[in-house]
Amino acid sequence: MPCQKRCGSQWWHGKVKDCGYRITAGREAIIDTLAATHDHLSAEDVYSRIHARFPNVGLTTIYRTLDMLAQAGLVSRFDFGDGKSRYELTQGPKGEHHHHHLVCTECKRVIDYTDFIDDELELLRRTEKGLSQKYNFRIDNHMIQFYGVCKDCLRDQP
Amino acid sequence: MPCQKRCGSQWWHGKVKDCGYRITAGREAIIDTLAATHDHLSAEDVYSRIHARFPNVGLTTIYRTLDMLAQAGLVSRFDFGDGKSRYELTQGPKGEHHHHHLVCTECKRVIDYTDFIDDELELLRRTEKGLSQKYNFRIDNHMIQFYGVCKDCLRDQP
DNA sequence: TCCTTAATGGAAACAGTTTCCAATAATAAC
DNA sequence: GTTATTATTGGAAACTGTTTCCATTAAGGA
Ligand SMILES: [Mn+2]
Ligand SMILES: [Mn+2]
Ligand SMILES: [Zn+2]
Ligand SMILES: [Zn+2]
Repeated sequence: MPCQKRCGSQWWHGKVKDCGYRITAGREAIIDTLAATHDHLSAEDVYSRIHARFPNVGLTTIYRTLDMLAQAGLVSRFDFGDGKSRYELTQGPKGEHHHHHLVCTECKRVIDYTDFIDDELELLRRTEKGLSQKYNFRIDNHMIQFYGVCKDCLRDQP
Repeated sequence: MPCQKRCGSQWWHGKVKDCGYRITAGREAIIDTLAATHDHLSAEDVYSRIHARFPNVGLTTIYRTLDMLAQAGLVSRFDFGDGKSRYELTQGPKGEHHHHHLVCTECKRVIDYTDFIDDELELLRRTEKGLSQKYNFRIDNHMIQFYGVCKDCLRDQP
């Protein structure tokens, strides 16, 4: 399918082109889908949300593209313990705030939180500096997740 | 196989029994294997390390047991991005220190670190308290990982 | 020792992801 | 605009880590 409709979401074109990648209708659709939600979508999730409007974007392309976007840093990949990779935009079109996750080990629900994020980031910065010096390790990224039982699951089981 | 040889590692028997589980030769072998290393073993890794001495412990049992031990909190499961779950003892026989991880996204090597761990744990405690109150979420556990490029991979590629 | 029932191994099924390749479309060169 | 180059593509099939199934075995309490 020719790339006719560029739904106006061009904020990410630069980054993708800089990495030597081309702009295609499929990539457009995938990024739009991720930008339209705060959910943590699996590849299948993305596929089914796109498929109605773009029946000719295959699941393989979704996997390839998510991989490539993660490589480029535009998308973050997570494992919340339900057997599939889950993805979200690293940074939305409006530069939303970086956040961490609260994962319910019962129902697998995930809560984004930004509370205490300033303290956390401040500590992380210090830690990163120390670690990268001590281990000669270039740190690009970090992940913090808390695991436990969510409000609803707590109620359901004493 | 009858459970004849209890290589002296009984420190974990209590916890397993308390959860209503039985002590078996397979479980013995699996915990011994995890206790004998600081590596982050996959199920296959455990299997191949055990198989020479216990040819009659099947891979299925390894999966089941690791799962059960993770449930019981004796073992921690990690995803370092190489497509398989990796396991380590949450706490060794001598009560070793809790630690976090530095993951190389190039070669997938993992470094355990305990530097700054006190500051980290102190912040985590505060954060956990705040989060559990705000979201009515019982927090059991946390995970911190830093991602980047290790010393060796940095040298290999400008 | 016997009995109940959890635990087991191996084969087969499963599910998420990757590979393969011929066809197509995005960009660069003109 | 046209053409040439080369990345990207969809779909089928392969792959791989993990789970399920079920008949057999053995742990632990009586
Ligand atoms: Mn999130
Ligand atoms: Mn470790
Ligand atoms: Zn829950
Ligand atoms: Zn490395």
